[in-house]
Amino acid sequence: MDNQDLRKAGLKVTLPRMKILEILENAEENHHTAEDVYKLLLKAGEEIGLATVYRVLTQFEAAGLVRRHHFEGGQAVFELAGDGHHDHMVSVKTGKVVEFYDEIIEERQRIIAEEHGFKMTSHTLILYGEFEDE
Amino acid sequence: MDNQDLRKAGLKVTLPRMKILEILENAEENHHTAEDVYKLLLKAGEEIGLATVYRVLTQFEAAGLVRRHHFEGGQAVFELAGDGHHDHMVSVKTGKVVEFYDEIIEERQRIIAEEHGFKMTSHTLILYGEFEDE
DNA sequence: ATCGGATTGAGAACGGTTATCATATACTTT
DNA sequence: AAAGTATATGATAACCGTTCTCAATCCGAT
Repeated sequence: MDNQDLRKAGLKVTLPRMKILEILENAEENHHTAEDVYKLLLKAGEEIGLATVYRVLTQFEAAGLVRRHHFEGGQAVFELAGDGHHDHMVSVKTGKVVEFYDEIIEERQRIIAEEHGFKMTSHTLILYGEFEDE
Repeated sequence: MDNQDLRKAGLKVTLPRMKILEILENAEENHHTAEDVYKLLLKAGEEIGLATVYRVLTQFEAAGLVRRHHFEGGQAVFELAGDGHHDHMVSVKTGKVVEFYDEIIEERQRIIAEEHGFKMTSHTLILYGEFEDE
């Protein structure tokens, strides 16, 4: 993920955009709120405004570099868009997020949509609960 | 669904609470935003404040009478809690909502959760797209 | 290096929801 | 049936996450 990806997306290569990409790539966690990213930038010594963080994340999403999810709790979370869709398991206790993918579920969704004359364009499956080791 | 249900839930039987229950039971659609409910109340000649609508819906949710869902679009939607869980198919074009239930998906979710040492307490599956006849 | 359009930062504005608080209402006790 | 007491209500302010506004700044083609 580098400057070329930004250019391909029709985005100028600016310092905020590069730094935000960097944060997303190097962070311990995969899922971040906009505020998280903002704070990580501050911690890294970058004075980038929260509005810019929101703007850039939205642009990245439009460019397919990032995905946005709405877990419970009000704040949207963002993750780098690797290739391929996946679903999420979220701890209501710690906020920990684990990704998973199940072809059987995906298949059933397609069948159910079809049965209802529904052209599915996206879907979101989130399991809430807690991990046994936390 | 009557006054006894309210009393059982530890809620006084008040006019706003009765009217809101009535609206939810008799409306054409199953899924309503708080604002929807508020407007339906006005249309029915009831002068009930929006704050009260939010409060009552939240109390109903806590009492298990109502379920709250977060579809895309920012506003929460509420539905009477019939017995049994179900998932949703939402038209991104018209907002139309169709409910479905698939035991295979439910089963897979349980298995996946278990494989990850995850105690699942709830889950939400939403398909977005559009119905072919709209 | 210069120019012009895109981007940024600060803060105001926004939309949905919740909190505040004085008044009104249900239920209990007489 | 009336009074007492705690709870519920309504209007509006506050809140929180996010988006908008706009002057100042930056990117990159020339």
